[in-house]
Amino acid sequence: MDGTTASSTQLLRQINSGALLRFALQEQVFTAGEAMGATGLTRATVLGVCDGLVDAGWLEEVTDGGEAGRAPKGRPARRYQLREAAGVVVGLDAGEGHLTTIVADLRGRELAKRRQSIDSHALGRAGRVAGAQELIHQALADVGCDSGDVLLTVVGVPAPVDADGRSPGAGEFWQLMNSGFDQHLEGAVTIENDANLAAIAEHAQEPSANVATLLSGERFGAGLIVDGRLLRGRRGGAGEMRFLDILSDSKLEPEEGTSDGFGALARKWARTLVRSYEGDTSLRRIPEEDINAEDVFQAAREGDALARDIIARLGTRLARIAVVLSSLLDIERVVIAGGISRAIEPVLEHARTLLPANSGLPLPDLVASTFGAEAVVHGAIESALTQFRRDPTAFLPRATRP
Amino acid sequence: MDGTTASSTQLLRQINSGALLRFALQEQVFTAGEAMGATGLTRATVLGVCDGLVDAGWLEEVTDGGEAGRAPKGRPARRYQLREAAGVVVGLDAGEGHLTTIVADLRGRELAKRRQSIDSHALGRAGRVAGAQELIHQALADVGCDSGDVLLTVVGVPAPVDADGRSPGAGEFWQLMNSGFDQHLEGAVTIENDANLAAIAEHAQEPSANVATLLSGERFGAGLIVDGRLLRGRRGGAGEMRFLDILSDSKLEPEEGTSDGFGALARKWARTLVRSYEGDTSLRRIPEEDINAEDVFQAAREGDALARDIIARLGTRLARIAVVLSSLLDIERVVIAGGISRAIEPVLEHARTLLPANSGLPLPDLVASTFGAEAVVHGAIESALTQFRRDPTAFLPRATRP
DNA sequence: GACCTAAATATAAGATCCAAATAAATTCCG
DNA sequence: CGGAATTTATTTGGATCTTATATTTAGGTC
Repeated sequence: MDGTTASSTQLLRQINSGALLRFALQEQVFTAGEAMGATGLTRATVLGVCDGLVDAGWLEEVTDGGEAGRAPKGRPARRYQLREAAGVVVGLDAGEGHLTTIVADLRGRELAKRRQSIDSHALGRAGRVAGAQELIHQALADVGCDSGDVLLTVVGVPAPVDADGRSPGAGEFWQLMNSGFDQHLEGAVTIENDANLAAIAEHAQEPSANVATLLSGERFGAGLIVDGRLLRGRRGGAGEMRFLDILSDSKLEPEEGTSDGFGALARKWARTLVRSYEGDTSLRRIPEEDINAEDVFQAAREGDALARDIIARLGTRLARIAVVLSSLLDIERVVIAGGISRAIEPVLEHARTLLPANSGLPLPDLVASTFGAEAVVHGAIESALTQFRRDPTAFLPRATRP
Repeated sequence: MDGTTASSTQLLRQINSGALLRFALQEQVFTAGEAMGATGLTRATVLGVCDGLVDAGWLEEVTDGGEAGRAPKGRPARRYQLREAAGVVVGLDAGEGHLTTIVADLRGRELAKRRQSIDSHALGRAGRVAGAQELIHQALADVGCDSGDVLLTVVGVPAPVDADGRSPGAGEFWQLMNSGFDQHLEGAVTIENDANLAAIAEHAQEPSANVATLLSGERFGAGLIVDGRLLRGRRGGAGEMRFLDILSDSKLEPEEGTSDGFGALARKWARTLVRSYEGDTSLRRIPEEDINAEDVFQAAREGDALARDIIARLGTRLARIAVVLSSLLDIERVVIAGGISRAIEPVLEHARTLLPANSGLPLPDLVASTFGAEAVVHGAIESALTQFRRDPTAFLPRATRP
């Protein structure tokens, strides 16, 4: 009656239900015969399990005559499909300056997307949460859903996040970013570091057991996947890149700005160097305080020497990161993600020339993400789907009959 | 009849058997009532499963009257215990210059230990394997066992090892060290990197979800445990420390000797510096070619300035490693293992003074292993036990009746 | 020896799965 | 149109395993 404590005799049924549901997530519409092949169960058992899943609201039987491509002989098979109304998952990229949300069905198909700029420092924690609620509500409304349809929400924040979804107490910025979404969003809520979500997105798009994803626009964070698993660390600090400047300067004290991303670095370096640079540079035509990263990349494309020098510096920095990751963690692939990934290719090219070619140690591939600015939110969806697939029966579908 | 393909109906029994067996591994002798509490099953079920495990040879019923501390009322409970003769596990540290093996029972109690020096380069791969076979046979004979009693053997080698037990093809040294033990030892055989095994040993002794273990005598390797899991990397290369010299010299080409451990470094530096050093040093009393690491540590204890300087250099190196590991992987604890761990304390002390105290980032503890030179072989045993506990029913016990 | 207690057994019932037999639905073909 | 042929659904019986309940058993205590 209480359903929470699965007695040992029901365990088997639960295992089989989960397996069948996972199979259903991969198929559009399937027959008992196909499920038999996938699960190794008998036809009678499969049909029994399907019955249960239909009752529970996970599956629905397909009755319309669309039998395209069916075997022309014999009794027609009963066909099932995942019930669309069973629920949706929500991904949210809760960045410092914007919110992006995607609503997806349980197969991962994007149903709605909304994006909005915010001023986190003006809004505060509560304001960020309220903004997220509002944006998600809008996106749900776009597809005719409401909060009750959300099985699972995954939120990415630009702060280290431990396994319980909390950020280390030290930094006020981190507490602001990790705004307590889990208290105010519907369904099960998971908070995760944004770079980690970007890594999950890249990993899903091109599986590789050992890949690092550098989320590198304004701030710098890495999502590390080793042996196919995301690294977290006790306080969620895995993937911090502070060590770079610490080590290279041969001292152990961290210095200012070590968590700057490529975008921020390009801007800062340009503003500084444009003054001391002796040659001619098109960057001087821009007021110093208005120079931004895109200007630098643009100038480099046009052959500007100073801009190219900055690109080369970024490339050197990336090469050193790649060497450390490949050496210490046997990383095979380094992905640059975030909005800057669309322009990053020149940096990658320079970095590739710096990697030691014949040192015996395998070199990581350096590639740009194809997600652009949406890597985090896509990773959030992917993470939600992974959680759901791991144990579908832990969630309850939106009921068939009210 | 074939037993290999567990039909779905038998799955439940297998799950329960595994759970009960895991429980039995923790208890000396237990009653059905105790097992009921641990597994959540009914008495009848527990007794049924125990019956099966006795038949299979995993358990035996205890009949002697030793009822110390039993409840004085009611019908005496039947008592069971793990059958000692069910089998043993073997750990082997197959180092470059020595072999160490431990035979342990399924609870992890050490039954026999043997150690032997070898000349790997003279013996070759086949010779190493033969030596290991011989040594293990001796250790088994010490406790009245033979090869057939071995359920599982774990071998640690000083080379990167991938998930399939193979080392990258490049290095001839690695191929020599990873000598093909899995082909010639009894029972299931797992090959693992030695530093990884040392990490497993440290992790078992003092559980901490994020700990790095530096196996640092002659060669330098790290076993990394993050989020409670050992990192491997595709080619088993996780934990390589080459990046250190690469980064600090602000160039990307690796240089000679970067894989030297603290012992080797102390020796090399001492032999080099004793010539150029201007002050007085007791190390000059030793012929230059005979200076070894112990001499340096000894001289430092006696206050020798040059030796202390070398200790300080080692400490600096360690501090830099610690900062990188703590920053990049959120490592909480760094353990120095291997024979050198007994003398390493002064290096740790110096390293601790170098760690930035107020940088906001949590500092890792620096500690010396208490296993001395036996960390690897203890880790091998621990790894074997972990594998066994994960799925005991995957192994077959030594039969009750022949 | 009567009585108490906790555990072991015995018994019945429920859940689950499988294998085989049976029934149904559809196409093919004469 | 009606009967194979075919494929699937359903039913049935049996086996395994777990649970729940009742009964027996083995010790102790008074």
